[in-house]
Amino acid sequence: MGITKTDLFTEEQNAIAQMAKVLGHPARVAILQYLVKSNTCINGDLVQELGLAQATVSQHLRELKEVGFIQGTIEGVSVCYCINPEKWAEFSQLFGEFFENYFVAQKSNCC
Amino acid sequence: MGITKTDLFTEEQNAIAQMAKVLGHPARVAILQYLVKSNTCINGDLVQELGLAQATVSQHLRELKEVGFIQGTIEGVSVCYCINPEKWAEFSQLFGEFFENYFVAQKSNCC
DNA sequence: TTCATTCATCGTAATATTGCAATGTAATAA
DNA sequence: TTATTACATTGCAATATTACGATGAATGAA
Repeated sequence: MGITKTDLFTEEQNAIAQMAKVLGHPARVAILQYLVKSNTCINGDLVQELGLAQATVSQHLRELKEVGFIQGTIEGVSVCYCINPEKWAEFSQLFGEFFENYFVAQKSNCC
Repeated sequence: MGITKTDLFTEEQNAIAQMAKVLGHPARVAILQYLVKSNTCINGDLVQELGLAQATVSQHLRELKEVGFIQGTIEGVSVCYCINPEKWAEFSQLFGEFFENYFVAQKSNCC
């Protein structure tokens, strides 16, 4: 079928999956790392940096924006992108807790 | 096209993306959370727990196993799955650093 | 106004993912 | 041996993703 059965899972599980899915492409990871380093950038910078077509970069930026990782503001003829601090903190915590739960609960090791 | 151009990105970026991609489905998140809670489980447990067909669960388990999140050992007629502690720690750190880099580098806020 | 720049969106081709029924395989039970 | 149980694998249909050329919209410059 190709369609994910989100109704079978908790909101948290779907939220984690949605975020992870967006991180699940190296171009989007690269965009975020570039933004962390440079604070802001415009689409054109990333086209140079990544070596992907402008339309492709624009599409990745949209996905990052849709889940909230980044925000963009129109600045004259270009669009200035940067990381959304609140969302970044929220995602960081969500992932952090997800991984941490294992270390907290860790019991006898495996089968 | 439909094929990711991994050669454009660093090994770290591809590694993060690969891990994130596997976490990018709520069923796989649910499986990991279930394993964190119960320490071990077999395929049949998850079919009950998730409400997906046996073949589908098996496929998700394979993906989790391929990147190293979990390991499975044959135990008589069934297969016992559990979290791979080393990989879990590795992934936890990789994600942790990815998010932490922002808090360390944080400058003037955005555009 | 006209042109150039910057970016988003549309349309499309290639490929990947999701989900399941059907079937295959291996181990144990009868 | 035959049957059963527990999974994996195969094959397929539906859908999603990736990438890009072409085009559209908005801004600023000439």
